[in-house]
Amino acid sequence: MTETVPRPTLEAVAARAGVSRATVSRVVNGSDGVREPLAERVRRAVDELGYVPNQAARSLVTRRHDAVAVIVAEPETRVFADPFFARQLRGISKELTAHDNQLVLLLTEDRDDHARVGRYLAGGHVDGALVFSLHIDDPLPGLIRRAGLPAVFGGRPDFGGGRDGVVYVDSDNRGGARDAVRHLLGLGRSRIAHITGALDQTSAVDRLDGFRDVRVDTDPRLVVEGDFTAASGERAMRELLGRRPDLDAVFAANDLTAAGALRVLREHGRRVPDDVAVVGFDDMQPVAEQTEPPLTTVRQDIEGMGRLMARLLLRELDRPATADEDAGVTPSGVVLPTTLVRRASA
Amino acid sequence: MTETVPRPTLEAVAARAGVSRATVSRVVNGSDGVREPLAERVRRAVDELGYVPNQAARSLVTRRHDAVAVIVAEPETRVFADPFFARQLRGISKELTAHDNQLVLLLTEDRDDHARVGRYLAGGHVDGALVFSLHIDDPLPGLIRRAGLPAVFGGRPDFGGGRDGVVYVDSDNRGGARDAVRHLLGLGRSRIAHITGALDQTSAVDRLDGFRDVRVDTDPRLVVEGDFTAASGERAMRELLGRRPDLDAVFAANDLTAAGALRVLREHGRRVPDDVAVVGFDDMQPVAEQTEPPLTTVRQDIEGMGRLMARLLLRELDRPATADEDAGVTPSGVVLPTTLVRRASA
DNA sequence: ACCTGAGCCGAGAGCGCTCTCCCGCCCGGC
DNA sequence: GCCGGGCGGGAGAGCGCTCTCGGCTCAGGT
Repeated sequence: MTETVPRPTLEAVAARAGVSRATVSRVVNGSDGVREPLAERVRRAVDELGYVPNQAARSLVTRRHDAVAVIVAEPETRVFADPFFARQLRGISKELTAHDNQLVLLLTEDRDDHARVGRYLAGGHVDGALVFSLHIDDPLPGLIRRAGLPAVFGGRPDFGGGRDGVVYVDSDNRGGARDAVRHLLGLGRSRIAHITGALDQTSAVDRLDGFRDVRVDTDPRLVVEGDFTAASGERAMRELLGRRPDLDAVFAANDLTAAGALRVLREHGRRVPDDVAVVGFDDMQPVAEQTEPPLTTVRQDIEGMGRLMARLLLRELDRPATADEDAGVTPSGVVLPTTLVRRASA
Repeated sequence: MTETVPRPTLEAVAARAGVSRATVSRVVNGSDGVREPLAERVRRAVDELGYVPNQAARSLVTRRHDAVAVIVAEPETRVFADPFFARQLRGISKELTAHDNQLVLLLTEDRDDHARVGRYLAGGHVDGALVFSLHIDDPLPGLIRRAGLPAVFGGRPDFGGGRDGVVYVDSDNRGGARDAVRHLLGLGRSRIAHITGALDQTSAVDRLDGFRDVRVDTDPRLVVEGDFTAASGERAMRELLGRRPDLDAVFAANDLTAAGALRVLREHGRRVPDDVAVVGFDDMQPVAEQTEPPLTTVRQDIEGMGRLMARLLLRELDRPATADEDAGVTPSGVVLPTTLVRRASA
């Protein structure tokens, strides 16, 4: 049924074109130094035989794989509940395939998986790694470093991003948060609450910091910790209404949380945005537009982040191995801008 | 900086253990026929040197890669708007890693990508393929067949699933749809409308068929074509309200469509479920629970589908190549059951 | 004691490619 | 007409592994 026909080898192409293997190799790899008529003959032979180089054989000698690992370390279902991940993947995929690199996906759930991932990375199957959703004290960066692989992180790692040549791409969470809160201020709101995300992730911390930047002397009762889920949004909103029934605005750490808050506000008969204005974060498609009312939120360029991560990694890979003194040419942290998207909720 | 230390080879381990390469290979690959004391010595040497086999070298001779491609052919953003995809991936990933296989992700957007994918598959980097979101007349199955790779499809292909040894895994879309409509009937509704999905996908066709199974003589005006998006749900709902203002129930082809319909119903002052009952399909997490009111819907085991696809493929790969006469042992189509999830909307 | 056979283990050939030599040819200069 | 330089192309040595094959050892049967 699926009987594999023996694929033609370099040897076969060489024989057909009446040249040596070396010459075919030169032509296939686009190196110069083969005179046109000969090259043409080789190209014809390649076509006729349908020759495709054997990547394993090539890797064996070049020590390149033209493949990078994408590691998503997410025990919770959160990442999977939002399309974030898929969007970023798409960005990465585009960039990688544009440069003829493959994407090897490594999903990890628990600590056991780390050993496996470590072994895989050390096994030299990929040239580099793209890493997401690091949590505090994650062993992953250590594993990667030990495997001697270049890596780019999605989101600022909690350990010195920027130091040690740790390269990362992040959204301007802090700036975006500031914009959101300033927008609420501009609407004349003064009793602005914040529901945070899971504070073991830098994105949540940064958003909180942004909030505080603008509301330096805020009543601590106006800040409640959440964990990026809708359920936490509901819980936090109830808490807030109990503490400060007079609040007139809420900045939620993400759209899901905002959706939860919205529901509780409706339950309590608060009109949005008239009584309470609500701003989310992420501009997560199926949620932000479907809420009642549609959510004003901070958009980040997810796909762009993915692309950029891939691009930075590829650049690193293309750098001649000798170029140690260049370290530092690669920017260690890149922060992408965010934009406020105005809808009905604020 | 990321200076790769030369990794130890089989040779090195052999030298350290004072045996031949062959013996080390036997131990590493768990083949029997090495006496215990020797095997132990080899294992120690492996540990001490931190030896990890070079996959490229191994593939070169075994012609196995222990890697499968996951191909997602989705030009539209739809797939990315829902977490479907991520869930399925997770299922696949779990199953693959449990069997030490890697997951190579191939995302395709347009026809150009097909050539690339074809080349990749033909390049013999992977042992098999898992394919999603086929549309009508998709060239992908042909490419895969030509590459001589075993494949499992996610969702029933429009060409003879079941014939030609085409293996697929699907949800029981038709049965699920029947359950949904029967549930509405059980609620005493009699003027039940259906908003279809994109009818170039078998899932949408099957759901429509399920609807018709139960509502054989339905007024054709009660069926409106949609495309699985929320926008199409809104449009279709308006259309339906115009055609049959007396309708008392809606079965939408998926949750997003249902969410759109819900919004329009609210706009028109119809109470859900009192005036109009609504049922969706998918039980897509962030949407189904967040709608107002929360959506009654048909749940499918997405992650299970992924796992099963992977399992079927792996089984196919493990089959000795000779076993042609076995063809047929592998079930050609597996249909997973769905369950109705009752929430507030119906 | 000899033969047989059943393991164990090592030697060595290759998997398909790249890349470094090195050879030979062609051309220009004197 | 001869020599030297330069460049196009071929020969061949690996890359690190697997796997066949054959030799060697040792037990058991005669």
